[in-house]
Amino acid sequence: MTRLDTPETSSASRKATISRDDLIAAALRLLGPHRSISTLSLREVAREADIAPNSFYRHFRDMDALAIALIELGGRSLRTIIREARVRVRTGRSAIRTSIETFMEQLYADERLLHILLREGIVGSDAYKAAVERELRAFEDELCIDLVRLSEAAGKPIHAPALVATAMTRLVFAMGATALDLPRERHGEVVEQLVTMLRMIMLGACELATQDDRSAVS
Amino acid sequence: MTRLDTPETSSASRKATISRDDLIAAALRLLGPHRSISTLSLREVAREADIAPNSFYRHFRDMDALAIALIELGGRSLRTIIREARVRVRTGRSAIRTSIETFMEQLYADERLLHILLREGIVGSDAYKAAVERELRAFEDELCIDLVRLSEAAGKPIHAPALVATAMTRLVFAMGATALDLPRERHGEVVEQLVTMLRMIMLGACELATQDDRSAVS
DNA sequence: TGTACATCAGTGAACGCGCGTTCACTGATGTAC
DNA sequence: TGTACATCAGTGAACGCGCGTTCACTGATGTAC
Repeated sequence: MTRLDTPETSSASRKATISRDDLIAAALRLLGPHRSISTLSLREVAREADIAPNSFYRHFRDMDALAIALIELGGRSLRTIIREARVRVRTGRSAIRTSIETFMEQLYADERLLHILLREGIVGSDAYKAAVERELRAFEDELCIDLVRLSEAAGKPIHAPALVATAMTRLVFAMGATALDLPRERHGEVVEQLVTMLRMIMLGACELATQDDRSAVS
Repeated sequence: MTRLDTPETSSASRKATISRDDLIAAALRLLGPHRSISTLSLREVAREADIAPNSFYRHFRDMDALAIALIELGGRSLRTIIREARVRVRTGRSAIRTSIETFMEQLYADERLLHILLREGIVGSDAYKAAVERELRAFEDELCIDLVRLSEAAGKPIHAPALVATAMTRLVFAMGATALDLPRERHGEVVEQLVTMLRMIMLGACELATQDDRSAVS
């Protein structure tokens, strides 16, 4: 991801060759909190990566190909969250709070990969949207599995766990998107708000499950 | 909003003069489900409105001015929802289901004004985002008032109603955004999902309130 | 080890395009007298 | 009613710019003999 970390074999007379990853890194540097991929120009990325515009084509067929690569990186970042959260939960802390904290950390991590999912899922082309939707669904599936496991462990059944997973994911993403525009010292507030929100959803889902039970028995 | 509905006084020898509203209508026609305002070009809007590019400046200082006007229209559309929902709820139907149905109707209404809020809140410039955030907060405030009124009427206290209003609003918007890409016959599913999600939040909020009570008493 | 050669990531120049913005203009409309 | 005039929404032409894409090229690297 960083440039110049390979010694370029030996002779430095010629310009160091550039890799796909260098182009991706350049694009990430340009994608601030407000810009969507579709507003990046090929020439701009090439300029940032310090190559001639036409050299871009040596690595990607066009900007769309770069965009898909970026979105997939975003998905990988998402999967990191749930893995991290699983590890941390095993230490005995609250699952909800831990997951949200991990999410916010990733959201503000240097690479800003989650921003990409946030934006392109709403504003991207059909292909981008589909790619983002794929990543989100994969995340929701994992989360759903954890929810079921958790509720079984606690002995409390849960109503429509897949729906709960979707609601939680989408809500966290939506709140995360607005949190991005807040100063850093207010992240704590957002975390607290999200924790409460997800607790409500969780409680409500359990409550609905007991109502299911009652009507099934009667 | 429609063109040519004013008879243009009398002589038709000269091209009919065009109004701010005509430009807004032209922009709305161009803003399909995928395009954000910032990808509209001034020349494109002018072309759609059938005027010379430079004539645009007679009506708006620049494209940003047009964008702000569009976002405000979106806000007006939002306020319509809550007003409509209030009227319908008075007829005795479920508040949650009614509100969501109204929202979805507005989402798919011809002018597509809600799309604009959905997109520009995430991908717009700082000014656009701030404008959207303003409209959303206004909506949440109204919703919060309704929630409190409702819970008092039912005799069930509710925990952190402002937070509940925010969670509901953001979740509905997020789910609405993805629903936009679904075929029309699947709207029903999304409505059902949203109804269940909001019921969970509502139930959870009541449950938290009783927990508050208990700890306050003890 | 030395030589000939294929490969391929890099390059500079050029193309046609749509863009935002400016300029000086035109001519219908409404108003003052 | 008729005339002179100010207003102002419209216009065509032109500008310089950054864009994506193409072309024929260069020259370092690795390979075959």
